[in-house]
Amino acid sequence: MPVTLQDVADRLSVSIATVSRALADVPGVAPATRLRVLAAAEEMGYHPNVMAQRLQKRRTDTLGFIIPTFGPRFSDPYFSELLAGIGNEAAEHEYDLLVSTRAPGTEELALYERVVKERRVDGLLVVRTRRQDARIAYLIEQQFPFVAFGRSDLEGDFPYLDVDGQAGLEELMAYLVAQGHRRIAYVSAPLNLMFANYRLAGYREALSRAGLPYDESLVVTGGLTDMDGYEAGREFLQRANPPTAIIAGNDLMALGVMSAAQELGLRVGRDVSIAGFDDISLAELAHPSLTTLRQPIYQIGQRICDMLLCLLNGTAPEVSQVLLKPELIVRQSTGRVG
Amino acid sequence: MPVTLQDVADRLSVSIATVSRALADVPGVAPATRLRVLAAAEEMGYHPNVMAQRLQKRRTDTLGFIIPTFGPRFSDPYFSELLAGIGNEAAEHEYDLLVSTRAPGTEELALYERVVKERRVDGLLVVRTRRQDARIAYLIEQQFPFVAFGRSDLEGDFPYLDVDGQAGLEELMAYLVAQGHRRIAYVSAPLNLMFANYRLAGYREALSRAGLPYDESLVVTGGLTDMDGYEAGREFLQRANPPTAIIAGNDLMALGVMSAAQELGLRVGRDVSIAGFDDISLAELAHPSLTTLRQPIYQIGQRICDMLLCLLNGTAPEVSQVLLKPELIVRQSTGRVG
DNA sequence: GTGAAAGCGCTAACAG
DNA sequence: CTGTTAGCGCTTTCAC
Repeated sequence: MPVTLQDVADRLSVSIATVSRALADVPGVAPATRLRVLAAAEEMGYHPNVMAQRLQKRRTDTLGFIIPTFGPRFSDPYFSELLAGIGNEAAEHEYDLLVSTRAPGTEELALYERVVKERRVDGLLVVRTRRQDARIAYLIEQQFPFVAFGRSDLEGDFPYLDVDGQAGLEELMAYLVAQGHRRIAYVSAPLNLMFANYRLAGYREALSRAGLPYDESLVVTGGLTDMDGYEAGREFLQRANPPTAIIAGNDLMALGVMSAAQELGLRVGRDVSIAGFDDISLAELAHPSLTTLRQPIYQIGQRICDMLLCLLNGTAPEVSQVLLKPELIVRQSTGRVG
Repeated sequence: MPVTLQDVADRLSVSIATVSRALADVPGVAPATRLRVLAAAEEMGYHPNVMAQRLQKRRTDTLGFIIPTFGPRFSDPYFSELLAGIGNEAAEHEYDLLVSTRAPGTEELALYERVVKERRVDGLLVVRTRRQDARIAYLIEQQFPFVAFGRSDLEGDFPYLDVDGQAGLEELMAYLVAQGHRRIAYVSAPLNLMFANYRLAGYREALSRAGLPYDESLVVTGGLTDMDGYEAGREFLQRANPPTAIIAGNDLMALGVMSAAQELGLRVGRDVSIAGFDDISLAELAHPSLTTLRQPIYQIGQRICDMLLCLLNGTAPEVSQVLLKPELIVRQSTGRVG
């Protein structure tokens, strides 16, 4: 049987309220009493019952993070880092983190509704935003506190942090064009994902800026995994007139493209240039190392968590819509057109 | 203001108890009444307050998963899959999942104590077990429900699921020896980790079984990351008399070793054989693809979660100590000694 | 079959 | 400064 406030109060022959006050460190308790309470609580091994606290405070002190599309064999190095950033920041502010992985095919909106309606968390973190994101629309409608990693096409305003994929792709393209590339292919992530649109827009914008035509056949919309990149890469590179450079919508796919290129006997960085987006840790150690656009993913996790915490505590909203610029990291997988 | 049981009861002019019963689907309510309650609850948008339920039931319906050593740039493809397995299984049984990432250097035992003492979760999942695992010792002492992924050197008995790393390494070694390898190096994970010991034991056992001497200089204890593997690989391969095969304690390190080998101009699979352990998704797509020992990590996540759930519900314990055999997956990174 | 009442353990008025 | 009293919203005896 756990020790309760009542137990401590009885032992000291004071009221339960006094014990509560002393422990909560609120004014209105004689210093001497406070000390006695603290000592007794310590000695008796008192620990608050958090569920009771939460019921009474009507707050859960818990943040929710729902990870989408997370089935068997879905292992994104990217998410663990994001999770670490979020988790560590939450812990620092004494918040619990409730993580839900949504099995593929499960009704995801229902999960959001449950979490919101049953008040399991005080606020939510939404990642991988979509064009018409039903989750975001729902949270806005419910006026439920949340912060998104990524923008959306919805009209309503909401707090988000995003990385400027369009600017990133423009910079990467400019670099490749400067290296002499003219036939640059692009392996896109699914276009219902918002970030995929911005990146593709950057690709197209850069083309027109360089006076190059937009060639539909050089753009393929894949999935998100290394396997998807592999397949797209194979297809591109076996053509009669293959592209001299291939950009993938994320590093995982870029690694897949690299794998395909190497399997076909091509020297990546010389025969064909390959670049990605994210800068996951394997990008640096791939062979050759991968040119990419870095998203400081751990810091992003920290940051969106922090934004949500501010929202919940009503602290200075400052800027509630942040746009970060990704950093171009040129490595060995790209070079002058051979 | 959320709708409460009281609100529904008032509307129907019945008692709050009746509403509670009807909603909980317990016997003792007239079918007609139940229907009326259900309809009213639905219409009024009633959702239970889970904190109140938890306080009263004295259960949290929450499982805890504390991820160790999780700082910036620590991205293990392995963990996201484990998390997915655990999370999906927990969700299936209506349990919430509380994830704590422990910032490096933070007192981890304190975290366990807090979670246990403040009853934030009903049970815990412990991963990456250590020789004298203080966490496990603590949980046993507190008689707190938990299941470990991995064994320990502690004397007490506790429920666990583990993959037989020793058997795995013996099989892998036998295969390499059969390919003609005699100088086989081993890059170990830190030896305070239990799994590292078993794997090393398998390596040594296989050597003696093959009549080969144990050469200390061929074993190096590294960390866990691809970078650690890279460094160890570089060191091994630049020697006057380098090993013809290198096994790494996990795939991430094996990929690092491969990177080092390729940087030195070696053809992996021909000039030098390299193998890992885990079979993360990148193992298959590495170039060349990586020979490894597969741990069905998603299923392991599901399974340990399930074991914990059984423990909590007092359901048939069946076997509470499970040992799985890893599967040897031979790919292109290993071959006959060149 | 239904209702009244007693908590679960805690916080926060409100008195004294 | 301290104690008394009301809940937070729910489940569960125990009567009727």
